[in-house]
Formats: sequence, C-alpha cells, structure tokens
Amino acid sequence: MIHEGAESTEGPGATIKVEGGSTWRNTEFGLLKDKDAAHCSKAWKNELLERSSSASGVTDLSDPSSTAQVQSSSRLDSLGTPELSSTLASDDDMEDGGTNDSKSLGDDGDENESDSKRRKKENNTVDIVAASRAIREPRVVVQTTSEIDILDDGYRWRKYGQKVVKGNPNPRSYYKCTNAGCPVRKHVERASHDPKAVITTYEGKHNHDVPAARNSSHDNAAKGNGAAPLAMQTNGPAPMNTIPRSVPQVQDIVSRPVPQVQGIVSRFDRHLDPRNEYGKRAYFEKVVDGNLRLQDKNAGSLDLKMGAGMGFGMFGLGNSHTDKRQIAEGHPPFPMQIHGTTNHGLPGIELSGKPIVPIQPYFGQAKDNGMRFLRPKEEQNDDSGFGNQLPFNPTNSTLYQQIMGRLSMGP
DNA sequence: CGTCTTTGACCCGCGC
DNA sequence: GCGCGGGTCAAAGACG
Repeated sequence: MIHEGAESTEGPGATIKVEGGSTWRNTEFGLLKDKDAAHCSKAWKNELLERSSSASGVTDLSDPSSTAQVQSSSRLDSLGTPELSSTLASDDDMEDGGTNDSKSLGDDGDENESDSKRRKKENNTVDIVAASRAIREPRVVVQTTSEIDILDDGYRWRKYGQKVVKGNPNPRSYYKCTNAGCPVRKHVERASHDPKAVITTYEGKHNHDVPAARNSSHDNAAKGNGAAPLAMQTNGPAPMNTIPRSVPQVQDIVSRPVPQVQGIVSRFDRHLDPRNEYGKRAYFEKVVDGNLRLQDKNAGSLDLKMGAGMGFGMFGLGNSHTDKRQIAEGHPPFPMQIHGTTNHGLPGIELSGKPIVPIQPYFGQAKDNGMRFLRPKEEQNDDSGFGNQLPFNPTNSTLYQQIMGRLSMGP
C-alpha cells in the first residue's frame, strides 16, 4: 500500500495498536488478528508475537506503571466498549486541566521537559505529573510497512534522540512535537524481523491543532488546500487555511456519522475524482469487533482497532456535528450506513452489511507518493498540493490524528 | 538565521 | 550497590 508492488508481499498496510487493545493486522488476506496473521506472513506474525501480548491483547506498549490505565483498558475490553471510559474521560479532563496546571506551575515554557528532568526540578510536582501522565497518556502504535521511516502525521516533530534498543538492531528515533507546550512524543523504529515494518509509537495527546503551516524549510505541512482536518472542523474554531499535506483523513471517515463521512468524501472529491488516475478505490468493508476495516484491493487494507480509550466515540461518532457545508458540495452521499445502535460493543455505530463502498482512492493513491513517509532529510518536496497527493493515508497521520485528535479534543 | 538532526553523555528505573 | 537498558538532554553541525 505504500509503494505498490514493492511492499505488497509481506502484508501491506498498517496495524494500529492502542493500549489495552488487541492488535489487528490488515493483510492482503484481509483483517486478521494476531494468531491468524501467520497464515499470511510469517514475518508479520513474528513481529506481532514479539510486540504484543497475543493472549490478552494488552500490548507491551502499556505503561507498566499505568496500573489504572491497564485496568481501565481491561475493563473497557471486558465491556466490549471502546468508548472512552469515564476514567479516561476524566483523564482527558485532567489532561486539559493538567495543561493549565502545568502553566500555573510555571512550566509552560517547556512542558516537553522529560519527566526525569522535571523530577530533578520539581520534585514536589513531578511525581504527580508523571503519574498522571502515565495514566492519562494514551499510547498509540501505528505499524506500517514502508521502506521509508518517517511518516508525516501533520504535526511538527523534532528529533531529540536515537537509541538502539535491545532486541532490535534498528535504532529507535525519538521525536517531540515541536508545538510549544505540547507533550506529545513519538518514537519510530523498524521491526527487527521485518525491515519494512515501521513501528511508530505516539505518546500523549496534542493540546493543539495540526499546525496550519510551517515556516521552515523542513516544513511538512501542506500549503493550504482549504480542507482542514476533521478535528479542526469539529472541535472549534481551528484555522481552516491549511491541512497537513496528505494528512489522511481516516479521522474523518471513521469518526463521523454518515453525514460527516459524506462530507469527507465530498471534500476529497474536490481534490480527486474517483475516476481519475487515482481512481483506485478504497472501501469501507465492515466493522468487526471494533475494528473498522478499510480495504483496497490494490493497496491493502487498514484496520482500525478500537482499543481501550478508543472507539468510535472517541473518533467522533456520535458527534452530532455535521459538516453540511461539505455535504452540500454536491457529491453523492456516502452510502455507508452507520446505525445509531450499538453492536460489537461499539457505541453508536455499526456499519451495516458488508458493503464495498467506494469512498476515495485513498489507498491506491498512496502508492504514488502519498504515503507521507518521509525519509530523513527528504522530508519535504514541494508537492504541497493535493493534485498528486492523496489526502488520506491509512498508515499515517490521519489515523493518528483521529486517534489522538479525539483524545486531545475530547468527545 | 532559524530549524532540525546527530550523537555522546547523562539520568533514572529496574532487576539481580 | 551495581549494571543494564530505555529515554532524554544538549552541544555541535547541517541544511535551506
């Protein structure tokens, strides 16, 4: 799905893991849970086994210190409800409040300070901060297959470290969100068993919107296409001027009730005709046990696993906001149906039937260049427009944004 | 000149 | 207490 033809042999696509959630992998054979992945890709399986708990689905990404979170996760899973729990919801509140608190503590100058550093500086408060962070910070893993390491999720990141971790000859790179006061970090590494597998782990929630634009030469952002990320559209008066280049709008697709989805389609249609050269179709296929499965015959599939603290709720389903403006732009309604009932433990959503619904050539186009994976120092070409950009890339930003966006913005 | 990457050193938690 | 490993810092350099 990344570079068509080059990446398709080992299970193209992305695997999304969220703390407390099972790992699902989309493969050329479709949606597979860990144990089934073996039928498709030994390498993938190994990777899965290595990186996640095949039994519980609680990934190794769960912060061991985050007892509350783990428990919460378990509880959520047991309830089969990926909706943000009250616990996590309150954590969100705490998150918001925590930001303010940090500022009140005079820490707004650099909230990115490491816990250790803060420990040194603010022994009295740090533990609380660290503890609450451990509890509140979601950790989202996006596993993709690419020869390129860095995915552009629309945010600005500054690399602050690189380390070879045990068991993996490939170094892990550490990034911070460069937005002032934003605590979000991520690290990127290649799977030891599959050099094409890129594992990006996000920690924390952005307390800001996707940067509207970037000034530097390292700018990753799009230069304005008029389409703002959903989170921006639905969560307040965020600037509408730009969208990170090729930010995949999974968020839009996943998070919105039908009208929003329609709007999304419409929005994309403004940029891409489904029948044009990028006319490869991506499809919503179905929702299975909390996994929204996106499928494209040419480029693989994407499964969004709703783990603890996640879910359609957090993605915005159930959100009554409707971008009628976009809908009104004259494209056929997105035919996928999302019911207001709960099924598979998904609050407020069900994708009925198994429709193969063309939405946009997201995946297909991704192969062209839209993967938004960036090699170091090649980060930005000048393809700022969407003309050749797929505004949706299942393996990169939107996915992350939809996850983290919902977390940061709150339901 | 501002932003970002590189990279060795440092810090801290954890297990023994 | 010690060593290991993961994570972070920060100075120096690269880049446009």
